[in-house]
Amino acid sequence: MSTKDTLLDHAERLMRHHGAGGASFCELAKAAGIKSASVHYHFPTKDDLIAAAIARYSDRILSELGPADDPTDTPRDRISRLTDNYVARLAEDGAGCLCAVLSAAPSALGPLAQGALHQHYDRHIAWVGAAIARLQGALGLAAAIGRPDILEQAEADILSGI
Amino acid sequence: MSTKDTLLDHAERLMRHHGAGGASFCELAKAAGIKSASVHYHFPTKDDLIAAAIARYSDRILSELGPADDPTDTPRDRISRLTDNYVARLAEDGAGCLCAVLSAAPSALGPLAQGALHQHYDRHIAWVGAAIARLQGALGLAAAIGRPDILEQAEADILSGI
DNA sequence: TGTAAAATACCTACTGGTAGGTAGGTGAAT
DNA sequence: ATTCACCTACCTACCAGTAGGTATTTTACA
Repeated sequence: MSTKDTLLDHAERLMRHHGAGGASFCELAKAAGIKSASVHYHFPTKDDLIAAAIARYSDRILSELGPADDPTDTPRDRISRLTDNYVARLAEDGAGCLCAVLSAAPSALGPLAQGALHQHYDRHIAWVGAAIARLQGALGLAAAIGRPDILEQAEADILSGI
Repeated sequence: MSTKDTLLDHAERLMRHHGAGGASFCELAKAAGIKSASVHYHFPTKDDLIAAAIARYSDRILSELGPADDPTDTPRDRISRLTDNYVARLAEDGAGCLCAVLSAAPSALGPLAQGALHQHYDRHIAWVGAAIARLQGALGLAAAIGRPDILEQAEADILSGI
């Protein structure tokens, strides 16, 4: 795996747990085994770094969710995949969705990161429509208070309404 | 109004817009017209400050929502009050709920702030039960992408299910 | 009631740490 | 010869927090 991807991996994990400020160039460098100045070779500014992390995350999530217009699955299937995705992440390391964390205080981000975030939500909303609003929130709450069961309850609520 | 309350007002506003890191002692002092060292007189550490902001916010919200067991209102009334509260704040200055912002990355907070946050959610959940999960999330999303209409749609969805 | 102690609410000046970012250099691969 | 991927060394800015001082107000007591 390339150094760039390693850096993004660590940035994503750190940011999901500690917010945008958690992924400092220094911390990132330590985690990747290089010097902090070298991180700037791959990502000139912090805005570049965060925007790249968001873009990669967004692409991966959308890819994991599969095509939104596959006629062989139902809306129910799609929302199940979305929820399973969140639940798995939350159960794995106790932190929520990268974009949910970063969007808590969008104005703390640079223009590139804000753009990447906006683009992600545009794509995501197109994917599952209004249901995302509820799931996204359930995730935030469940992560905050350490209760994944709330998230699963939200899924059940939503599925029962479809 | 006391200096302490002024400081909390500014801390709350700054944190709602820029996250926990947005309310620096320096920025707070400037806003309140005192020196940064004097802020430490009112709040010894940052953890104290954030915890106090959360506690005051939580008390105010709960107070604005009124008693949860008032027999003269319906669950529908209560949830309307909750949503109106959020919508008003979002429409006013484009930022969401303080606790929603801070709970995006709870591990970035100190022990006092985490405790205050947990306590707030315990109280809040007791108030409206599972519905909070959906509303809380709708707020975060709506704030992130600047679409208050999503929040109002979520309210309509929830009300139609009661 | 006068006075002394003490608490209140600030101040100046400072520290150590960490942050993002830059300048310029090095060795290896293309 | 140039590009790549890193390095050392450094800079400025900002951050939370501390030490110790000062003027004002409040309280306690003789």
